[in-house]
Amino acid sequence: MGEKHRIDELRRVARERFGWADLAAEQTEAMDALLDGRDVLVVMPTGSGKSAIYQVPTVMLGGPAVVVSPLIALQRDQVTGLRESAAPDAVAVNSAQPRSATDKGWRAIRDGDAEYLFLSPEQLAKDQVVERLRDLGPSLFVVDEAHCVSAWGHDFRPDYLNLGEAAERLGRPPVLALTATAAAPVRDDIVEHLHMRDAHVVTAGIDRPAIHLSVRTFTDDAAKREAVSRWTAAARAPGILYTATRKDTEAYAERLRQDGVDAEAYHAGLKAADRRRIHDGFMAGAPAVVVATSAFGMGIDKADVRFVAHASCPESLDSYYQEVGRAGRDGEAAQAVLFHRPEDLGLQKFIKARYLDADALRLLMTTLLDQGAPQSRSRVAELCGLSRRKTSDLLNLLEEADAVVADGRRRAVRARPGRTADEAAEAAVQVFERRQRIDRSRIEMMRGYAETPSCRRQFLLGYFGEQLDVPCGRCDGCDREDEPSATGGGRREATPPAGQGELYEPNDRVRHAEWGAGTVMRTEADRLVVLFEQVGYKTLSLTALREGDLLTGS
DNA sequence: CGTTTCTGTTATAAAACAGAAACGGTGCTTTATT
Repeated sequence: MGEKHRIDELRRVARERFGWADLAAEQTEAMDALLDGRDVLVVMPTGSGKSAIYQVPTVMLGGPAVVVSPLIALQRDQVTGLRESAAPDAVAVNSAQPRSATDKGWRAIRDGDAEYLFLSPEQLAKDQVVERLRDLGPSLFVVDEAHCVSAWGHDFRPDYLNLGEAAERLGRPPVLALTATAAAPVRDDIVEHLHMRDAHVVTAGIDRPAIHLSVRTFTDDAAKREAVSRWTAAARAPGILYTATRKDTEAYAERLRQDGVDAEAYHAGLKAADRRRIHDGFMAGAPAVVVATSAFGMGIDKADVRFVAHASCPESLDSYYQEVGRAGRDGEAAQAVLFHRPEDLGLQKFIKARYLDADALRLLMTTLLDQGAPQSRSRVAELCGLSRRKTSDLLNLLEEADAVVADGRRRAVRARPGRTADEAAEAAVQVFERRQRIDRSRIEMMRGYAETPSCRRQFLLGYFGEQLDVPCGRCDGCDREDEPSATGGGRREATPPAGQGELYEPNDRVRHAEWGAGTVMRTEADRLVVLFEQVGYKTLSLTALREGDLLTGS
């Protein structure tokens, strides 16, 4: 089939089965690559039709698509959406539905009555599930909200790191990863842990020009709280106020209600029924304001959210932009305000700081070396007397350190020979410490955004690898520049003035004497931000940079 | 890392202070008990 033919065919299926009048160039590009059998990573804003990218090709490939989705609520929405359309049906496999519904789902997929099967990464950790899928011969392996691989896989939901292995065990169809935002290290994590081969990357511009960005800085906690409450009470609803703790969601919601705002607190500690009530209510228009932890958001596709405010910094710009992106999806003006107090970052540092049990790591490695033959993960846990959870976390580290490999069709692991247990454990400690350094540097980038005196959008997009050549004119940094009296000068130069900054450009590969290899993320007149592979983000002052410290082209 | 809450001390006792301790986010799944 010629390329033109194939794209016409994609358009026809999109029109006739899904009712979509047309497909965007990015969509057909990604679909075309999938039909060529390639792995594809798609980074596109929510609402730009990411789901279509697997839904349409599945019809043409004829086999079922396995879709990994992080939340059961999300799976439910997708299944309902597909059932209500003329498109092929979908089913979900999870623990929240009766056994009979799951059995019925498997049958529907087997008999060809449904073409999409939604499940969580935890389901794919079960041999039985993987074997059933393998027998069905899936045509695509899709990971929705793929940034979760990076955001959650390393600690919170370790099964995210084993999805690449799962894809191989069920026959290794083309792998498609979908996400709205992914900075360079997040993309690398996705490609690595999904075992993507020569991934074709498709990106649509991630800028959301209708959202005005601003930051208000405080030194006093009480003053900040007062300002957050007042601003939120006066802001045009509907909107979301994000806080760092559950307790704060309650405190702010209470205060806002006293001020006559229809506000509700939302966090993962609420009963499921309350969560659903608030979630559905917000979608329908009441409450007008939800005060929430990061638990609120995924699956909220509400077009008219007018503001997203943050009562303190989240742990990374990745999370921040993910949350901000829930505003203004209708393209109308919206506000993103961050209430910043440097001390707040301490909480994020605490949350990200984790303890590593090096003794357990050595014990695990010694055991695996003694065994020789591959062992299932649960057997390893038993032999070492460690919890399955801890074992799984440590094995993931050892795998990343190339000390342990997954072996065969069952979920077994074995030690890679050639290194002592101590050496292997030390390598895993290095992997852990590298990740800690990168996590801390991500927090520092969040600080960098909050404290930048210039265009916020340039900073933000630069972080995600998109260069904005001129200041955006829709952030507080640019607003200040528009008031000549404020700084006594005119508008800032659109591009850095001639100088050392010109020596480096975004995406240049560089090498630093102390920090090793890295990539230039962003350049300014007197400094540049480099993402180093081993130590994360660093801001380098060009004047302080001694000759020979940083070499281009490593 | 920073804030809040608890505990102990203090030449009467009550209030006030110092220092210690606790706490802080995200979801899946499985299994035992009402």
